[in-house]
Amino acid sequence: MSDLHAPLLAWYDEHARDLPWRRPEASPWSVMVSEFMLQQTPVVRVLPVHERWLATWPTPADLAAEPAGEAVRAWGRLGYPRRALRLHAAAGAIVERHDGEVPASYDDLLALPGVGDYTAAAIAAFAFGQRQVVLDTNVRRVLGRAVGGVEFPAASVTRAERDRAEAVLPDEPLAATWSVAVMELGALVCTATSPRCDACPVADLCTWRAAGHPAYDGPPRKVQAWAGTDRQCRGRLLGAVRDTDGPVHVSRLEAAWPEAAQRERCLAALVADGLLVRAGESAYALP
DNA sequence: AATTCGTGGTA
DNA sequence: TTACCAAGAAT
Repeated sequence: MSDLHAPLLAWYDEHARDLPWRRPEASPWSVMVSEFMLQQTPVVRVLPVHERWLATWPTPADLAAEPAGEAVRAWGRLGYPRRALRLHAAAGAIVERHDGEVPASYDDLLALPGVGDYTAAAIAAFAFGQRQVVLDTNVRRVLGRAVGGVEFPAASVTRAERDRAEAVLPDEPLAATWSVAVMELGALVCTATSPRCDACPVADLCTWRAAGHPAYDGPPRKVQAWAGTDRQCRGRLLGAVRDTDGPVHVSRLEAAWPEAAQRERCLAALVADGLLVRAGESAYALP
């Protein structure tokens, strides 16, 4: 499958988006911040927040010196605000354990809060040029189609999938560029709902296309409910605090989510998560 | 292994 | 309008 390499790398060279964390001058910290923000959040929404974040906190030590609540506030509406908390905690761990420098080793990265297999591999590859198996949703879909011949990969990463990704990964120094190129192809061409095979540099080699684009036939993929869920409730409550300076009286939170039992349950959960703190008898604030 | 955790854009 | 999806991690 090394036939995939040349056309894909050539395509990436011509079509890659100019993203701040991909520029030569981008620091490992910039890459790390981008990877946290891009966990389940599209690039276009990350761009302005990432820019402001790096301008405010150019190094891990700058962020670690702040209260966690400042990170939650700056996170804005990117979603999943516990990522802001974890990024803040990771910055603290980097100061504590790595002298303020983002570590380059996969194992050291994996040990940081909020860093799982994907993010550890991505930082090691994109910030430090290492050969790592980077398996995100894009890579999984592209390789699942091009090599595996299926429209969508399994719910969780399989051993066969990891072996396949390892098998097609070129040696250094091309490996990291290859990985970001596969991701970019998944993001721009080999998309989930409307792949543009006519624009794909490896269409001729694609197993799924050769088989006539067979439809997904695995177990039904979960659709997240939203209306009325705790996630919606938590979002409303945290949003009310995040968009206000200083403590917020419970009357404001009652207006944000009238249903009492769910509101109190979610407030307690937000406090337990460290996203909110009680401020006196009848108010809440960012930590 | 299956759930939980935000938000907003698109078809 | 509803359904689906977007560079996942933690439990």
